[in-house]
Amino acid sequence: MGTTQLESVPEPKYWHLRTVLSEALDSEFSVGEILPNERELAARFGVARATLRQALEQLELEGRLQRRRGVGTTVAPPRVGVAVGTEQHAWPGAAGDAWQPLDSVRATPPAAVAAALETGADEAVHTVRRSRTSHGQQVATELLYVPAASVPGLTAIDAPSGAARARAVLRELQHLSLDGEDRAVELGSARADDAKELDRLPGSPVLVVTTRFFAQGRTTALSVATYRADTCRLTFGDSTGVEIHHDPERRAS
Amino acid sequence: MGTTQLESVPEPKYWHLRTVLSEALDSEFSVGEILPNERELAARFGVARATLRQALEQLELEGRLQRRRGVGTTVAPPRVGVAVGTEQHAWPGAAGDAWQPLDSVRATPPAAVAAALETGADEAVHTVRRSRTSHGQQVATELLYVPAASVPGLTAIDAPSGAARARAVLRELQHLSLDGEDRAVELGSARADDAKELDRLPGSPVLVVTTRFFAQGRTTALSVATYRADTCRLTFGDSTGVEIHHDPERRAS
DNA sequence: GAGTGGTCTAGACCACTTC
DNA sequence: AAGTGGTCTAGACCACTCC
Repeated sequence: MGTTQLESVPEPKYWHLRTVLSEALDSEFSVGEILPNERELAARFGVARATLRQALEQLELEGRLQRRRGVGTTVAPPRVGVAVGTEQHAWPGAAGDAWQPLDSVRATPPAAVAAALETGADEAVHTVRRSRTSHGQQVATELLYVPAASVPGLTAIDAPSGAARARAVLRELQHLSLDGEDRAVELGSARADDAKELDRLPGSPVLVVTTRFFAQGRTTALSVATYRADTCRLTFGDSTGVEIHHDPERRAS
Repeated sequence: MGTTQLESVPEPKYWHLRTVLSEALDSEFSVGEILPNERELAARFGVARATLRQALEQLELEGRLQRRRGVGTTVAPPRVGVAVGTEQHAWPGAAGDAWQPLDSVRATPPAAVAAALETGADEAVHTVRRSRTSHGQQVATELLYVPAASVPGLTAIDAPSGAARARAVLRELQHLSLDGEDRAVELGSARADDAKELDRLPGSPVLVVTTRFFAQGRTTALSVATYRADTCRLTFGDSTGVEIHHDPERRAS
């Protein structure tokens, strides 16, 4: 009666470890504090380092820990609420949005993007790179695809390259009247370049937000934004205040 | 020239493997097809099984593969678009929503939930469990927390337990006029019970959608929904049609 | 019982940061 | 140079599904 779980369903060691560590983080550590190194922790719990690492990986995925090669493992601060789509129906680059234009090129987009934009498979589109910072840390990168047909006023002479060109594309977009937009969120893994920019390893989990912008009866622009999944909580709607920590194995009973 | 990457920045084996396998999936396999088993694949690529598994884990995270113990590894269908918050401003349980009520109890919620609901730490609230199915597969579980004060019309005698009680709580909610709602999406890992219901292993990645419902000037209900991250793409807005496959290492150039 | 993916071990070496 | 996390190996055994 006293035991909630009989021997019959032994939970994996790494899962149990995760729970023990999670509780220790709650009670014995404070944000920013450095944990003992992996070899030490493994020895202390009497498990192989790989098993310990499996537990740490879980906790990192949940945003509880931050690990940096050459440095150590620290207790992560609570996730940052990042507003996505508060300003309903505004073009990217509208006054006061959270993004910083980096550069822009004309290039052939991936096939899936071309399909969504209903452009020809080999048709070049303006590709604007932007980045987003929150609380002094870079939290997201974005690729914004804009078919040439969407910004007819843009001439190559306006701004040959770099951030100026990116701003020029965004500026042209504002001239159109936005009919609506459409968002999807899914889990992905960071490409090598995104990972580098977000200060993560390639393959680390990211939240991919795909937004379609509609005007003139078609998809006028398409944004693919990549958010760090470990540090970000994406918020939709008016407030950014929800602070529900999703703690596995803890529930009302 | 033929080599894109010089020796100077050797990418990890598992990452390279992931890329190779990903391309093989595109060209040589079709949805539902079974891959060779892990020992065989590892031998074929000349790596340890653990390394191969790291690559497979990536691909599973990206929704490209599906692995089932005792069965094998199969090529996953494209992610399902799951609408989250199309019907702006509707109570959970409103006519035609996608959720199936399972049961309901009165219980003390986790501290974080109590804080969001602004109830006392030890105050019991109605806790409704619901599940969501899409394309014949269970894609999400939900815990809906409703303070007793939000449903004053509900009496214990109405429906003692089970799905009937869950429906009774939802029915009472509809009587209030909903002022607004508020959403957040973050990455989490499945609790043991959620994992079981979603047919996943504990700790597998999930998208946690937290929704606050406002009425009468306060948070009247709070929903914590847990979606399978491997199979779901959460959609916001009018259409569910976006089909952008986020393919790491592939980009316009 | 055979075959699959899941867990775990005890090592080795590498890449990176810091001093 | 020392210390950290990241990668990789070659095995073992377990839990599960299916026949």
